[in-house]
Amino acid sequence: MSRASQVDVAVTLPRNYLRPCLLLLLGEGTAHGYELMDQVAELGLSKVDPAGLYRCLRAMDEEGLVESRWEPSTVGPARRTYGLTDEGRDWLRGVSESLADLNRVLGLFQRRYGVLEGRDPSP
Amino acid sequence: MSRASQVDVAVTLPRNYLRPCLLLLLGEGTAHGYELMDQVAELGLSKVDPAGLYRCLRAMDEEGLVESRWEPSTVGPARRTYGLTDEGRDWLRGVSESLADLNRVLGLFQRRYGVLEGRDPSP
DNA sequence: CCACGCTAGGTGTACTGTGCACCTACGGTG
DNA sequence: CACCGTAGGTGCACAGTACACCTAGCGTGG
Repeated sequence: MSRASQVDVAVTLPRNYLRPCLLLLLGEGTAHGYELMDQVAELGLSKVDPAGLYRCLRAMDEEGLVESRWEPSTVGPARRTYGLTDEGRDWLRGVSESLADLNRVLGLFQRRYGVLEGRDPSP
Repeated sequence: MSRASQVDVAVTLPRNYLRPCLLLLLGEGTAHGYELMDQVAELGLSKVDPAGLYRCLRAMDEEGLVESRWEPSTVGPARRTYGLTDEGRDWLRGVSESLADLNRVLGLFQRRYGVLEGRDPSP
């Protein structure tokens, strides 16, 4: 890195985006943490660190959005299997709406930037 | 608030989203901070607090993404007028692409949630 | 037997962005 | 004069995140 003043400020995913992702995956079927780590990658969250994932699951467990039980494994250490609760399903529905809003806002940004760049969005 | 365990974790706008918004507005024309405060509301950022806005402008100024000059005012206190630099324009182009990625990711989430809820996304 | 690697689930901590409260200063108006 | 609106700013505390690190079970190769 030769230029120290290089701008490396990144615009990242929404805050707490991991939560809806996990809830969506758990809505599709129960799973344990280590498994979810791979699956969230398909939802845009490349490289989630395990720390955040497990902490998020724990928090949602305490809040009642998910429920968990230990399942002993014959091929390795025991695992915690998570499932979605009704409350979690409700929360997911709500957050899905606000994500849709965010999607619209970003679309607006794109269109407006397109106008600025001289590209006509509706030919 | 009767229920203390109420889940109030919100999924908000992307981190640093204020930056591209300000750069977009400055791309459309020079402005000063107080003016931008109203304009960002049109881009989905309802209630930005002045603190973050001015700090963001200052940071971008120091990074060379925007340039500023004091302009004395006859009707009130002096104001700092900001304009977009070439570097800022480059950064805006880059960040616009990553926001487009984010938009796609959110679209994917929506479709997948739609499938989960039993709604067919492509009739 | 021991070292190593993979699975699985964590803790501790520092960084960073954001939100809230608060402050200065200028000009106009009652 | 006191007060309001404009304009720009500081200080601080909180929350989410990123990074490093740890424990433990089981299987495999030397």
